[in-house]
Amino acid sequence: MKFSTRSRYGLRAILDIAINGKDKPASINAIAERQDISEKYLEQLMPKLKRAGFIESVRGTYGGYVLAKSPEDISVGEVLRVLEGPLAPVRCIVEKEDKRCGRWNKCVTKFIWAEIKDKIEEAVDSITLKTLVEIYKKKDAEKGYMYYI
Amino acid sequence: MKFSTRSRYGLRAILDIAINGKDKPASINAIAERQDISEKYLEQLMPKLKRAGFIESVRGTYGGYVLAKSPEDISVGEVLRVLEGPLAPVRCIVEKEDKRCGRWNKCVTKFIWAEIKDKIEEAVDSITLKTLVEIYKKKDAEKGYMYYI
DNA sequence: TAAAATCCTACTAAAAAAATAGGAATTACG
DNA sequence: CGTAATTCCTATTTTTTTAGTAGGATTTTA
Repeated sequence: MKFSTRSRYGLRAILDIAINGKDKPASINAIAERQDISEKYLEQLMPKLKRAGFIESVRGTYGGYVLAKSPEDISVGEVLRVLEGPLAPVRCIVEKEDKRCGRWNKCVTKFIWAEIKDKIEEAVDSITLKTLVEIYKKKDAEKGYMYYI
Repeated sequence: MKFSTRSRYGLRAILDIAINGKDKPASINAIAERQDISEKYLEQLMPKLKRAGFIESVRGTYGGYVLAKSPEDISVGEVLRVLEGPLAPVRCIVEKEDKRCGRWNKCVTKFIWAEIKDKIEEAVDSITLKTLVEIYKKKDAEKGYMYYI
């Protein structure tokens, strides 16, 4: 019941872009260095975020990534779903009828799984990148040192 | 971000014991058959539930497992924690200070992880085996067929 | 034309999860 | 007493998933 590094890295990467990619695009190289993530691994996450419409890429020298929407229009939930798949604690509650297991109709535990899913979504869908950037800036000012992500 | 089969099987097993282990102990063999779980795999989960004080074992012929507490005193959350470990979506938020990563002090994403953890716990700690058994019985009566778990 | 970047996709390594295996100890019952 | 049914213990293997690495093609700026 853990998020993979894929999700953790990906979320930090897009937050990094939200913060550092405003004037000029943020390159994989720069993000990887700031976030201490393997460059090549990060490189594989970016297309997911791009295809989902969160970021745009700029190729060539001085290229990199910028947000494709404003931070308040990107929720943490959306990002995590793209990186991790549906935020359900078990597969069956998000699968189509024909792929459910034979005990579905008679299953009691499914009610718990569904409730957990709802709660998780409550948490992640109510917070956007904007909120996180604001926390970042506030802490930054308070403490007088660069805040990472 | 999925529960392992360990957790799913284990929860179903203890529910099975709550329902079927009232008159006589429920044996691994019988639970495995009802729940369609590998007997040998299940065998490895039971000691965890036993050590945690949820069930008691009866050895020998006609042996098996019975609940060690009443169902209303066993929450789903407790059971899942025993089987799965802390219900945190990332490790760092439940680790001791000295095991945290170097960016802890400056981390923004930790606030989300903590919130997700709280929400998950809200869901699982508020429901006990008693509730699930009641759902089971209600459905059972309604529909006129044995309900599994 | 050279350097810095994204893009694409295949491969490998490591870790975790799931399942299997086999025998020791305990107990009820004929 | 002996046998069958059971828990108990722990090691091994298999499978799946995750994480990381590699290398070259394409694009763009200066």
